Amino acid sequence: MHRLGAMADAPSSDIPTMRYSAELARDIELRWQDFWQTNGTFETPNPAGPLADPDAIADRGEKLFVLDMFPYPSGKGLHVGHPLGFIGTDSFSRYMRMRGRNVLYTMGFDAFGLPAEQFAVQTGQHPAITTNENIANMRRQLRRLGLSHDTRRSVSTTDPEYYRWTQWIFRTIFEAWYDVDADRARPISELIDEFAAGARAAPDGAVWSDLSGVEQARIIDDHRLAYSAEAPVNWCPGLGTVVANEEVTADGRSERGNFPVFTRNMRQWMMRITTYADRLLDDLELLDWTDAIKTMQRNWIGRSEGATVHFASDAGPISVFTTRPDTLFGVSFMVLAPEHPLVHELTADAQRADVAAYQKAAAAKKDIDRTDDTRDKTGVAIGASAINPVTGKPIPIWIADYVLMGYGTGAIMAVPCGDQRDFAFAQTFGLDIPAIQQPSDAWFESRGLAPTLDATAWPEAHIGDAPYVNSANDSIDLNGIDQVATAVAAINSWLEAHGHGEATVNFKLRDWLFSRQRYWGEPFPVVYDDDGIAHVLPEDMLPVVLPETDSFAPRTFDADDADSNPESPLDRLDDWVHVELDLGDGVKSYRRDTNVMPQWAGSCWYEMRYLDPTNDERFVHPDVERYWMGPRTDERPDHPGGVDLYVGGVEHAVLHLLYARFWHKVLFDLGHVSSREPYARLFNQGYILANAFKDERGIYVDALAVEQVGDDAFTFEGSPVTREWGKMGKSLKNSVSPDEMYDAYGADTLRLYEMSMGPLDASRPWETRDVVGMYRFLQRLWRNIVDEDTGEVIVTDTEPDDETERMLHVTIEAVNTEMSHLRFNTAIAKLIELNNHLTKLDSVPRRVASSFALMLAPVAPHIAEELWHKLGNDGSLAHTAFPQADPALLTADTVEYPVQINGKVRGRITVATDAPSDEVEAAALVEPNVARTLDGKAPRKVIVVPGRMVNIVA
RNA sequence: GCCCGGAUGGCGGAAUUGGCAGACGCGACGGAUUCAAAAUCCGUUGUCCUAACGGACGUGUGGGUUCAAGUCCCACUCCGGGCACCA
Repeated sequence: MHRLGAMADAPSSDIPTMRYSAELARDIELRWQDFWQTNGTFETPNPAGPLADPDAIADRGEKLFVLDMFPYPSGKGLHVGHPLGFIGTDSFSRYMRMRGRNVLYTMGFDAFGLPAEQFAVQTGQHPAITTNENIANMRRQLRRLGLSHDTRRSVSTTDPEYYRWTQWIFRTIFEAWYDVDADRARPISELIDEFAAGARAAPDGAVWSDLSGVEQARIIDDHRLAYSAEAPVNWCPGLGTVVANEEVTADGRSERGNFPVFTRNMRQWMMRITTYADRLLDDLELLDWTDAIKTMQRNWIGRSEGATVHFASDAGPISVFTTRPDTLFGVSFMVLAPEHPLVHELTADAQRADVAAYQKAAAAKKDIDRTDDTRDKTGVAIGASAINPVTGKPIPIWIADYVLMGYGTGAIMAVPCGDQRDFAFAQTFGLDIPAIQQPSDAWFESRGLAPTLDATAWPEAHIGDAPYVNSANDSIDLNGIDQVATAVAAINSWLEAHGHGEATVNFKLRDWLFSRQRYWGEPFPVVYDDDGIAHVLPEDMLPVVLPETDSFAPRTFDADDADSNPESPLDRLDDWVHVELDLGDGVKSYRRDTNVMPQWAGSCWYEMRYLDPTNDERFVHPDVERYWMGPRTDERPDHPGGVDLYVGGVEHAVLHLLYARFWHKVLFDLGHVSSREPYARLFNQGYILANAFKDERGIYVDALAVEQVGDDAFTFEGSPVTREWGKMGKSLKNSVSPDEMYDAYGADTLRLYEMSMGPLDASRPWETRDVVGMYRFLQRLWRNIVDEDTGEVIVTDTEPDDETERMLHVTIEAVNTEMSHLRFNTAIAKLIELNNHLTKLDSVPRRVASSFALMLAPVAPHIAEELWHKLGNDGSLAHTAFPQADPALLTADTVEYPVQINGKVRGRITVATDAPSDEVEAAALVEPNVARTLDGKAPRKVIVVPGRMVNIVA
């Protein structure tokens, strides 16, 4: 028995009991996490509302709102790639708190969406149960990381007390219209008043008071910022729901599930985001975002300036949008999209069969085929013509699938000499290619061609500035002009003066399709009366709670069945759909809207609910919003307001970030928020990548079980596998869970490793074997301050020597600079350098150890708290002032200069820091190796850069 | 095709306004400790030449500006991301 006991103890008996091991780290970390929670260390006071604490606000410094893109609470659990951004924001929040800022930092959950619903469909368990279990699990995993969240402020988009306000915002948007003259949204009641008072003319010359209630309602509905309309939408039979443009991939499939998407006309809810196109574009200038994201948003909004031109035809005027109205004299045919509404009326009887066949073929084509610009041009003449307004001559009308119904007017004027697509089309079908610009001789020369105005001989269209020819009629003459911009201005005034068109701005951005035929989303707070008029429910009837059911699945169809129709799960709940309500004019029966909102709805405004999460009177108290998000005009006069730092992945460049800006601007226009933009500064963190391995069949194998057998050779269970890079995840079988890291090293080591791998905005490969480096750093630090056998501190109360003192202050200075700029990798390197220096000392002075603990706290908070405590301090260091360097201690008495000859270092000299340049020069010239290399020759020139280096030109 | 990024040792990455290229970490090599191993600690580590002192070369490629270039300019190659028949 004694022997067995001794043997059991043997393996650990050599290791000192108070060494910084994974077990000790775990003990320290769990203890401090409890301490923070018990003491409300990270609870942040508000200036007003339920969380108001004006005294605490007065005690703290300037506010700082730090925000992560909130996660979807997946049931699969976290891998080490997920929390990269969270560790960054936490370290920054902790640092800024120690710099005296009043930091708001918390995390909620974006919990509506497909995975929970699909899980519910498979198991019959209500998605709310699954979601809440997943949230609880994720909270536990994130807590173990030691994130300094104000947990009182956490929200979930699926909580009725949260989506009550999502519905309230929908209601607010529904009850608003865009006043183009004022260039802002206004309450719809003001529009009704203007119609009623005659201040605004009703459409089609109608007299407002003569219209019936239904007629009035329809006119009003046409102005609402949220409206339901019959419109071309993206129908995805495989998912059983419609999806937004932004959720369709370039090859015409659904982002979720990768099913084919078909364009169909259906009645759906839309948001009039297009009214904000110019402001969404212009206000990008005010944002501290990367150019990459701004460019993506600009491309998505797709503003282009040009003109609308009307061409007369037998079916009335056909309008086209063009960015090059200056080329109107070169128009030799017109092309309509196959779906253009005038095609049917214009088509000559002889062409009907061909046109119908082409239309059918185009409709059946997937978008990927239709938008492949390398494909040969196809099209059919419809046997009709239109009149070119500048020449008065008839031009043939064709249909072709390179013209898209969804952009501009769905019709183009074709200028083959000035547009490559039109040029290719004209060549394919032998159409005229009149030249209207004289390209330069150089243009012809580079194409191996003698200058000619016979454009059929050109190898391609000419695009850009060149003198105009053949471009005059009785009332306009462009000939001789050589700038496109000049010609555009001239022709635009002519078009307007003669009623043939007008200058126009066109956008690629479409209105936002806002309804989905699913279960697990926010119900619309909308009912329909017997006339089919939509009524939004009053505030006091919110929330409209998602009804209970045990049938969560929308009806899905064969993925290629374009003719199927959506059937929402809520449609089936008759008891819920049919309601008796009093909306102010007595109890009547209504039918509920059975759509739900898209997943983006809840994330359009969540940052504001963090501000005032328990307010049951408003979505956020105005004073609270102004305090945390109001414009910081002291920083710069055009500051738009919003979150001070928003960290997340680049994948939300156009979806979430565009929708949230739109909602925020509507709320701003209507006076509900003081900020024009939700996110003043956006930082895109990189991804953690990992090796993934495929076997000979192309199947991914467990990356952890792969062995390296050569420089670039790997095997799995003895068979060769090939390596590739990918995002860490289940599908590539290369996940590493944070739990494994906690068990092996502890949370502080994991945090340090993730922050030290590289800059926060760069993607970097995960290497489990590298993690040990940060573990060793913490062990060395621990050993420098704590006796590994007794656990007692071993610091001395003597003052540090000069070198240590200077190094401490240099480190303090550098760490402050690096951490303020989110450069934790270099901040950590500086701390390691200081620690390596301390390791060489006989003992560490207490003052240095204390400063070290404070500097380490943002990135490795648990061990820092423990050391701080052991060094004799009470409570948490979370609000203790971060060390500040004494400028007088940053420089030494002497400084070492490298001495270069012709740019190559030949020696080093050490001189007094304040030595004048001529003294430095003199010292440099007598340095033995320098003198030897010069070999007695006089230098031609000597450059002394004070404090840096000496270069001798020999 | 267009628009953004990027390229530095065996690996991840450092390097204010042009001013010592390779901080810091991993790995590798050598040593200490150990019966041995793991863990831990100490040292070396861009490549090449040299016994050594020292020297040559070196930041994707080719030019240029400069006393001095990873950094600035011109031309190009490759890699990553976004957009794309948008009139």
